[in-house]
Amino acid sequence: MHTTKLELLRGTLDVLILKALVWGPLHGYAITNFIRRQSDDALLVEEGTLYPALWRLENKKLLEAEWGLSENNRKAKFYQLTPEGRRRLRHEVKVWEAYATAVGKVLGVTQLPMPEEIG
Amino acid sequence: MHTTKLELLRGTLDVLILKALVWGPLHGYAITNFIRRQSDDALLVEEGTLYPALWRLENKKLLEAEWGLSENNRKAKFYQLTPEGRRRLRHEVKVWEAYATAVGKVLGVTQLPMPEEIG
DNA sequence: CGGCTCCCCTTGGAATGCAAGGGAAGGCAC
DNA sequence: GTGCCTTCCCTTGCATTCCAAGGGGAGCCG
Repeated sequence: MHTTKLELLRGTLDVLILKALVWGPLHGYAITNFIRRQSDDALLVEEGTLYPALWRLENKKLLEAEWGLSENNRKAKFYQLTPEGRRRLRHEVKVWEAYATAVGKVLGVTQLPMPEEIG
Repeated sequence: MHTTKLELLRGTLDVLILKALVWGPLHGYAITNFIRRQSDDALLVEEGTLYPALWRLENKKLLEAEWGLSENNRKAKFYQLTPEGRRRLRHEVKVWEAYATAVGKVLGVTQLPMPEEIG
């Protein structure tokens, strides 16, 4: 099953970014890679989309950023969740599930939560 | 399980409208009701959202409209799928499934297609 | 008649994704 | 060194599309 690239639906990027950071701080480039790999190359976050979104999330106090050095010895800005960001992530995941369920009902598709989530 | 109203994610309305018309022509008001009922009140399409969307879809030749009389004896504009609209519906349903799957992979949620779709 | 429901529409503003640009700096091949 | 690829950050302008908030007409019922 190979993957055509999909346009992002407006309103879903934030939760993807927040999720990318649930395991620890990442820099922007790594966030993109996380989302791409985790979705089996279906979702590609453009840089012109990512950085404004990161700024928005930082501005809303859902993320905090600090400069550091990447694994490749480059200057990079590392983002991490604030406690508020972590709460928001949990909330937004539920909203996504509800939305996907609702659309699924209309379209005739169902989705089930995973048996158990780690972490 | 009670239902909070959800904001529409931009980009998902068209497929919902197309799906509403798969069984036959409906007027705008009935399309809203279909989506609301079918989603168990989770999705409410505002009129200021619906009518421009209908116009867009008609303009793209995915829908055709004609005036008639509603079941309540009111003047109403009935929309129906064109053959192209029907093709597009099938395509957009697949895109939605792919998108929901991809987001699900990132967020840690899976969704399964229904055992068999009627029609 | 008054009020409710049904049914259509428009305008303005807000949000957010994409395309297309620019730039700096590390590492490697030559 | 030079050149090139990759990694990493950012901005601007545009297009799309949703919502809020309005307006209006017409059938039906008390």
